[in-house]
Amino acid sequence: MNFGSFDLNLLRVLDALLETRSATHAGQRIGLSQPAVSAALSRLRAALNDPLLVRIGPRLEPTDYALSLAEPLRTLLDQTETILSGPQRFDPSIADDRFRLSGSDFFAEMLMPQLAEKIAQEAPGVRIQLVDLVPDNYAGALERQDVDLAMVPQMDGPSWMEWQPMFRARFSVIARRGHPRLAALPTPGEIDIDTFCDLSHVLFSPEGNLAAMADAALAKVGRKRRVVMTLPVMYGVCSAVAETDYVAVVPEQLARKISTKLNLQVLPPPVTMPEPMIGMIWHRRRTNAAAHGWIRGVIADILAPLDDYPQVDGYSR
DNA sequence: CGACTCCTTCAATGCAACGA
DNA sequence: TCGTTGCATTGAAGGAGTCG
Repeated sequence: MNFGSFDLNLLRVLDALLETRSATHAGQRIGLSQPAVSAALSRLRAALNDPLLVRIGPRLEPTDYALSLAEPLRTLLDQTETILSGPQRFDPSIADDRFRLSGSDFFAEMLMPQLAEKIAQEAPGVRIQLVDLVPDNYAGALERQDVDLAMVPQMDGPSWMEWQPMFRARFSVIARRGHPRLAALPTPGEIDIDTFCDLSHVLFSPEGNLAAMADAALAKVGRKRRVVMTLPVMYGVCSAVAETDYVAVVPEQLARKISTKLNLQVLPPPVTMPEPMIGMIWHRRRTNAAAHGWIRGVIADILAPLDDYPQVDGYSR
């Protein structure tokens, strides 16, 4: 392979082909016609001395060699895009960007009201969308550019994924005020593990799982609880608890914010719970984009105080 | 089996870069 | 300026696989 005469434009074609597995869709993606993509693939095959993509049924399937190129090629193109983007300026007062954020409805309560105020004051042309996604899809959604960033617990991800920690999530038990079982407890404002395990629980779970971190924490001390209902939204969990004798384990910051409105009591959990770090993830290709940096900064500023919530004292009955 | 989709290949043509 | 080269386009034909 003669690098000196190799057309680097072909790398864009190969990247698009590896992404779409289709000459037609690759062409649409990079602004070429399907025959042009096909011709480019022919030149790639000749230059690299490998079939690269072979037709199997209705699709083009990459060879092992082509697959081995996919990740470094994407990295190379991302870096090139960053270099060519250069230093940019972002003026929120005249910006008309749209930012798509992914996260649970925790952020609808804890972020969006303040974010809306900030946007209205400083960036009136900017639009924000909070979309919910199941956790398995975060990386895919970022890679496909379906969303600009996601707010999630710390997680492993592909090498292109950037991570910025924001706050530790602490957990509390919530129950309605006047809950008969809790009112009968000897120490007001505290729930013992026997009562905790004996009550019926509502669980936040977008995927419909019947177990979560609290169940793992209980299992460590040889106990288990009974989850009788799961809901895909945290506010729904809180509402269900407010109108029943169910209890739930939810992020303390959320519990405190809505406890007065929903007439809930907030109690420390009777078992040691993990405190996962919550942060932002995004695709590396956006790291140096001025607009993206701006929205990351705004979000981080709004959510930073969540790390300062009192840990043990101050629970309300 | 026919309709359909998608890829490959070819022909004709246009355009831009390059060198004489 | 003009011819050459390379790559793009459109349009068409044909092969291969899927689906009803």
